[in-house]
Amino acid sequence: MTSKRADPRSPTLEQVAERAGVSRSTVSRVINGVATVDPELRQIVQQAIEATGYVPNLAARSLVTRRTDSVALVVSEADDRNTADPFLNRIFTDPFLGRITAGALEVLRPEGIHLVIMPAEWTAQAHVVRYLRQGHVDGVLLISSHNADPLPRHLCDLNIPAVLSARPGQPLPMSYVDVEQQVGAKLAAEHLLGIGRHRLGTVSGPLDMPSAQDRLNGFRNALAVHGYPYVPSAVGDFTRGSGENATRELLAAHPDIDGLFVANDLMAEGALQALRDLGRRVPEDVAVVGFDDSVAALQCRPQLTTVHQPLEEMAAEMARLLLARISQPESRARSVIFHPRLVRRGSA
Amino acid sequence: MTSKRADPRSPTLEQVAERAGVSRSTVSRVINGVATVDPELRQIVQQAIEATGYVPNLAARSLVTRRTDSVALVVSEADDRNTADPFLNRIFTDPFLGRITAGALEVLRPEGIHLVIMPAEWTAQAHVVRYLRQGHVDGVLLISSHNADPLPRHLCDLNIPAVLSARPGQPLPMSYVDVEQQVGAKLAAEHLLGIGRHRLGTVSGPLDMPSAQDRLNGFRNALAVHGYPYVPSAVGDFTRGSGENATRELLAAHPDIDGLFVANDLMAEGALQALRDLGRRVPEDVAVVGFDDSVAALQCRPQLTTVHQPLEEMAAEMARLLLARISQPESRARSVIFHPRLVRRGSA
DNA sequence: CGACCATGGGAGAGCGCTCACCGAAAAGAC
DNA sequence: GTCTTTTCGGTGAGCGCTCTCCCATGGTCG
Repeated sequence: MTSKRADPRSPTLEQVAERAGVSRSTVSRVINGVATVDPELRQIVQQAIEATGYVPNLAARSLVTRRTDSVALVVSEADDRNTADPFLNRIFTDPFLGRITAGALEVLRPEGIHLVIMPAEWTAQAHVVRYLRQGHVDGVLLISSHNADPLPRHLCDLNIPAVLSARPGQPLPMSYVDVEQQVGAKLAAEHLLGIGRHRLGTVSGPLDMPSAQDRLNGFRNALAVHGYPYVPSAVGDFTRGSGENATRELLAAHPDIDGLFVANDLMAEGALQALRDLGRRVPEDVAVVGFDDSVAALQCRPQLTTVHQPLEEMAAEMARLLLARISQPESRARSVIFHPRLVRRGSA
Repeated sequence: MTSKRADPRSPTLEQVAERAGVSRSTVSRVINGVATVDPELRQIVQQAIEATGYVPNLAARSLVTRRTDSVALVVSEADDRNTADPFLNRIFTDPFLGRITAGALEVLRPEGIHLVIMPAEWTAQAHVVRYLRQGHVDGVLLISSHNADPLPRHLCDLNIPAVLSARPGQPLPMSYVDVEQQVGAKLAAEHLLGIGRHRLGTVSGPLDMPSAQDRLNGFRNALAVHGYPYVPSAVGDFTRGSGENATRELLAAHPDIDGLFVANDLMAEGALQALRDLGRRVPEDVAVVGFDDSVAALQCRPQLTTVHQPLEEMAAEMARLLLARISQPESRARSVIFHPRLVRRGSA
């Protein structure tokens, strides 16, 4: 080896201690805010810390504390779709993720916990799981919506603290939050009936997602209660383009539809597009109700009447549940269910 | 303390070694793929690893190697805008991020390097910087576009390996990639002239971003060359809504505009919206050219003619530059500039 | 047949931190 | 004034890994 490697290593606890003329422990105490340190000494140590620009070495610390003070937001999704709208585009384009992140940060940041976001298309799950197992993070907020997603169970088996963003496909001893999907769909149904629409249809999400299932069933059940046994429907995949296609399909088969419940705002935006192309006026000819109350709802013309779900609050609750789980690994899994509400705008 | 804390700690190297009947070192060699291990022994060790479900402890390893095998994608943005479209919504809704992530993962995953995404609105920069300094990651891919963003310089001072997604506002000894923004704008200008438009206007991005500046200047310069000394313009902030407003504003002041260059696709989508509301047909009355060639370009009606920038490749190159920087911290900063090209679709 | 060199495996010293424990000094009780 | 209690700082043993030595073994060559 030619050179001894300059290696301007960042200062260590030891060096700060030496400079301040105290022991490692005292510096450690100051850094970790232990109260039993003489104010004067604490002052001196603080100065030494600032002078050296000391930052605790995470690896050394977490080797003993077994904590990293960071959690991952893992977005798990199937990636076997058409390549036209690749996985990463889909998740990063959906307003969903931003709201979840915002809500989670709201509770994590004040606790000094860092949040890192990791996309986890199914083909890359092993990679992500390795990351999680290595102990980079203390726990995970898991966005996973497909029944067949193996990740929730996997994390459970691995005993990695995790909280789900929705009821899991199969029962699992894992905390989750959710919104009353069926109630939301019922709100939409009754609103459409309430404004005098009687030939209703719906565009649902992928039927391998519990949330999509619930919204579809909720809509159907509500209508059944009001005497409408049959509800035409088409299936999308929660993307804008799929909403457009599904709407076209639905109106081709049922041209007389005058009210449409679309299972999320992104698809509803596509639906509006399709209806415009077909020459139908919204809401005059066809009233449209979306789901989510995302920013997309405001960007449409007309703006979307939609079912609001409090995603930020839900994410904040996820974060709280996760922190609880991390500090008490043996505590029971819990679920917290939120209430949707209808937001009236121009489209219905 | 009531219980002794069950603590089902994950197995350690030591335990695997014991089970395999070898020493720590040998197991370590197997795990790190050192060649000088007897195939038979290696086999035995592998089995022990699988049997115990052993996963190396990151903290312990990186304490000695000073590597974490993960890098951060930090998205730095001003957060002092209108709260109507909050920071996190903005970045996660822009198709930009998904493409960057995809491109970066393309080169990082094969290297076994993990990518974590961190939003860093300016008010939370200290928090993110702490994360980076603690050594959670080996380096950072930094998305930062405002001149006034202090983060690039900060990381530079801190000696944290980083690569920028665009030319920095002030010169900095830091690698970056970029696209020839001016050339892209020129492509747009010449295309509009080429299809017979002569009363051109432009909607620019925020003028405190080099990229927005470059696109505006590139457009103006190109037109100047062709004898058009004055180009009306309005300023947006790269969001869809701002594009809509800016377009309205621009057309109010210059109702005779027949060709429009909008500095990104998202704003162009808003422009289309505005033009539709104003009763102008696209492209008959007003031709519109965007910039980016994002998925948004395909979702518009008509689909957008736009300037393509190879974001995926650019991100991949960023990742390569970063890896180079990490393995050779003393190497010189480099810049790699990509070429834009025009993609013709329906809008112009 | 002894000296030599590969080759493969083990021992041991840390990496930088925390935390339980200990000891010295200051404060209070009698 | 002595003895106990309290307060507060220091000591040292690891956390689980990697990596540099160094030693044992066996093959090769003079």
